[in-house]
Amino acid sequence: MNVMQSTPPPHELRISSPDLTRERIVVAAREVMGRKGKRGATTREIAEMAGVNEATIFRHFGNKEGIVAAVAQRFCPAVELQAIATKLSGNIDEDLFELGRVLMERMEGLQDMIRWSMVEQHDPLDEPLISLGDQAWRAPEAIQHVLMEYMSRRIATGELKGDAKRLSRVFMGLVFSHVMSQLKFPDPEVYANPEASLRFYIDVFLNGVRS
Amino acid sequence: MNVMQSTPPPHELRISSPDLTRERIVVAAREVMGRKGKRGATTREIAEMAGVNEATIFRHFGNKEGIVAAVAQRFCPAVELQAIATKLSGNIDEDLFELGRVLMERMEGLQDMIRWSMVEQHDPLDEPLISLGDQAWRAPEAIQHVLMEYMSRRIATGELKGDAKRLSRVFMGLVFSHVMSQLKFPDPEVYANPEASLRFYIDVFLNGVRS
DNA sequence: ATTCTCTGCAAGTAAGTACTTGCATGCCGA
DNA sequence: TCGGCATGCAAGTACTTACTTGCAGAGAAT
Repeated sequence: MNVMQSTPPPHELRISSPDLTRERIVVAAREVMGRKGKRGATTREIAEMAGVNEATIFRHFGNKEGIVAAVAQRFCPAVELQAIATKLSGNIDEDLFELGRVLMERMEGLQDMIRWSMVEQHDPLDEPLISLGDQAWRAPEAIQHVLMEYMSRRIATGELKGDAKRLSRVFMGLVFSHVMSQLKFPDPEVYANPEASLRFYIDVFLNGVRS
Repeated sequence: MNVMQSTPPPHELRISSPDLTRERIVVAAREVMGRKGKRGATTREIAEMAGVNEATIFRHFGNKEGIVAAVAQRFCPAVELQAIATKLSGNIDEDLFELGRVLMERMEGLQDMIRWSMVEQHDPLDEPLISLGDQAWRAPEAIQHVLMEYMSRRIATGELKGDAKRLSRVFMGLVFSHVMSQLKFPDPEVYANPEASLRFYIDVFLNGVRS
């Protein structure tokens, strides 16, 4: 990591640097592993996509597991829970829309990693310290926690009924199935306007479909 | 396929027969591919699990794709739509429970194949005639179609409101996320009594959570 | 100018995996 | 009793893939 060196780089717009190479590799790895999965992604394809020699990958990360760990750390940022909380207006429909929008955005961005997390299985021998699947769920889980607390408050005020945990699970399930169905059932009527779909889910969630 | 021979087998309880070994292979392949996926499943592991020599697999199915096709055909039976239709009582809550129960059962049984269908990608070259992922969704899609027609009728009578297609999608999404969350979030409170959970989903779906 | 670091390149190793083949054996039907 | 069929077994082929290594060149820092 030359980043920590005391001497600054000569010009900021260096054509190439170890850190830049490393970054290109991680980005390429994320792309390839999103499509082929941790196992299906080959170091060769990652190298090609990064425009880098295969040996360079191993010089940077040691082995394949090293790339996986780097990808997991690089692409699973924590959510700024503060930013969400400040946007809440008090109107349930609008608050759920805001929370749902953030949740949906995150899930869309982490779509591929979440998909792979549902089939991922690490053999009991070399348990990875950082599981891609676990990392992918960090942000959605954090948001669900906020959701649960929100539901809990609204139940206390008598605006909602039921169990906060189950309610937040159902709400997250609606967003989850929306995002996950996109590949297999790409209905344009649903996915052309995701915010409208979200409003629809919220309407069903709050009011039901009985007339 | 000795099944079609004119002469009947001498005793029904044969210790071994070509058809039986074939069956054992397909069953083992389904098991292994459910865990490791189409690519991750090795012919060696399938052979071991089937208690059969690896060469026998290729004598039966030619190549790996042959096993995949056999698994896809063997484990994706069509739904008896008649059986469902006759059970409908007219009470929406009960009908949705019946439909939801069948949907949930099927999805549980096809869980692993559905999971893999969400990351499955066939390279454009050797497109398989029978895709495991497509086959896995046959039954759920059929049930969703029944659901949609049911919703459509109830909308016509004024009991439900909204668009039948979207409604059935949301309902299927509830069951879908329930089944898919089981591995990553095995909350015993939710999964110890799946029928109770289903009733909860139906309550939210029909009446909403606003008090 | 020299040294040090990063990288490309080419070759190679070891392991896994799909698939083949030839032979021996055992079981069933005729 | 005999002949065919299904299978086990062992060996082997061809390909992929993670990972290594030695060398050479290009910059950058000193």
